[in-house]
Amino acid sequence: MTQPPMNQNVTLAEIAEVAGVSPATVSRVLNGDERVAEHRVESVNRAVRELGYSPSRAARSLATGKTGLIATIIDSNLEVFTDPFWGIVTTAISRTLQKSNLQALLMATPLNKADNMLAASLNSQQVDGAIFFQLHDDGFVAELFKQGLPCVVVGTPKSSKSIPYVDVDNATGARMATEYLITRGAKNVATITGDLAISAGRLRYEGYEAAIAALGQAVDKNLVVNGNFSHESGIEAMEELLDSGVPFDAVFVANDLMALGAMSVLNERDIKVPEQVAVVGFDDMFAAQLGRQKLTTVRQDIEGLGSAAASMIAEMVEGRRPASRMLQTELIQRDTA
Amino acid sequence: MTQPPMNQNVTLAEIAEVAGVSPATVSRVLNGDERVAEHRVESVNRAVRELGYSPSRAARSLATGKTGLIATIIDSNLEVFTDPFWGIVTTAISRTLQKSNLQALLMATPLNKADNMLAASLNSQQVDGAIFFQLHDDGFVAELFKQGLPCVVVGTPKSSKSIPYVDVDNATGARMATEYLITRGAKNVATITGDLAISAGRLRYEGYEAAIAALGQAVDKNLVVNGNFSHESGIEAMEELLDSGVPFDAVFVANDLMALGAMSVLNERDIKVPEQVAVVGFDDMFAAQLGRQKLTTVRQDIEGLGSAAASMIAEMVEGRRPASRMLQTELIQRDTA
DNA sequence: CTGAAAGCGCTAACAT
DNA sequence: ATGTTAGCGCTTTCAG
Repeated sequence: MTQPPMNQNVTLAEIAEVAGVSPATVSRVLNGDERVAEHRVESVNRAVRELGYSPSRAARSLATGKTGLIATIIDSNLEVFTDPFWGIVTTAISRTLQKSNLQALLMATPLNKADNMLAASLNSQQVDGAIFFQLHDDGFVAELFKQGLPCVVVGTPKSSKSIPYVDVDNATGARMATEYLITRGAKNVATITGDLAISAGRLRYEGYEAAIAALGQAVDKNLVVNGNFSHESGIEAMEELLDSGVPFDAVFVANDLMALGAMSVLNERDIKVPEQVAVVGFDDMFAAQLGRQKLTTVRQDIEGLGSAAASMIAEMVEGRRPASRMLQTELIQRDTA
Repeated sequence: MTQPPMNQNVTLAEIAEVAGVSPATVSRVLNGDERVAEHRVESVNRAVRELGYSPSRAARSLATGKTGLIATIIDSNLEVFTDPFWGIVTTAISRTLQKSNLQALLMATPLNKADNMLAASLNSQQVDGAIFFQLHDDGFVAELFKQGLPCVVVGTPKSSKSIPYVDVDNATGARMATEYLITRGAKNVATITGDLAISAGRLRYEGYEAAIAALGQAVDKNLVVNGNFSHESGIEAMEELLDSGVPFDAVFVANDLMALGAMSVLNERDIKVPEQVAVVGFDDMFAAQLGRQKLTTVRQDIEGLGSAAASMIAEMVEGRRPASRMLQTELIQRDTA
């Protein structure tokens, strides 16, 4: 069971010599060219194995013009860091990319249109494509995309929807959650929204709205209070809701973090969950499962987000133009509704 | 404020022509060679700007033998995914690497010695160095390191301490936590350990032990119960501790996840925290700040872990051999102790 | 089906 | 201080 030598400096030419064929033939075998005589294929493969050869990425890139590298860009202004989201997505990207013989190049950098450093790195000499995380401003991406660089954005782009993107279906998830609350018997479903300036926030609110509309009702504005996705804002929103005196027996909260905050005030005021107020969150973040009462919530397929982005970019590298994708969400029933 | 054209195909040769100098001179200017006449430096720079030139990584690699790429390898068997840890570290790595003109190549893959795929990618043709996350088995890394590949491990390696590594100072952190509990007045400090087969688990226990020893006492084995870092095991351990009947007025728990579990049983049994039992955790994970009672805990500098790893590998790429580093921890006083 | 030869864009001696 | 000249290791016409 000895490892192959993994020699640092075996070249294709040496393989050719050992196998008794020309470099061109070795190259053909390596790239799976069909029309090479069986016995030569074998002797080349044997030489490759014995010498522990692995092709030089640089030389190949120089010859083909392809790098095999996909930039995975995270705008480091984002506060994703408190969330395992980013780790899961990038890991999934890396794993999926491997299937297409591509590798993920990680770039954490503040992203703005004027950033020439990044623009230079993204020059097609350097990478075959780029995956962006949901951005404040997608003008920069739009520009690169227009210049012909394969791009995919994870999340829903603000403006330029022409760039292929993947996102979870926020609207449908929110609607399902709200409808679940209703079928469970809730008469007055309140909602704590996220930041409505962010697409996830807006779409989740729209889903709530759609569920109410399906009942033939209009949304009672007293039942909706705005948060900003932070734990703190969940606390404040619930206090506001409670203090306003509007009766409600359920609440759809736009993310788990706020839901957890809301729950803590419900607990403090001795309001029974879910008996008096049922609550469902969104995200299925890890902490949702931690408390004494586990949160009922809408799970998003975070890993799916990464692998979708990766396979889309792989398609683009091959010249195809994949459609944007929406990933389904799933309602996870636990203790709070 | 127009952007430079960012032409995909400007070559060094074209720059040379436009600037009226030889390719070698352009190369010198690009690489900051001192002995080039001032006016030529200027004209080269102007041409670079005007044509929107950026050098081809592939060609440069081929010529120099350096790739400018650092593999960042995560053993995907790890369950880091529930934790923002990984995202923070990799982000920090990427950012720090940039300062040395290196880039992070992300590789999420099950890691085992027999994995030739990975070995091939890690061949020095492909990357200039590699950063590994705490591993189950570091034999594989040891092998690569011996073959001359610059390697750094994040975490404390099991066996081969000769490989440079960065870790938080688990022992000192645990000791500080325990001593804090003691100075706060605790007479009987219990501990819930992590998985002792993992260095973090072992070292945190040793820190606890050291604090007790400093008191001139021996550890009372009835006060130590083993967990495995999971939330569930924290619950079980606390139940075991309580049911055993040993008196204790404080507990140092080896990570926040278990601490949260332990707290939930304390709450259930109406034991007042911190009055009857004070608790301190370790990690300062996000959820530590969420509950009704925020957890007192030992914070580790996760970002520091990443940037240390990155700067160490950068040093190694330049031929130096940096010493392993231990990062200090910080006690965060909150509600539970 | 296979080989020879010409680059891909850059750097690094070696001259000058 | 600057230009000339070979390559780096691979792919890819083009012949045969």
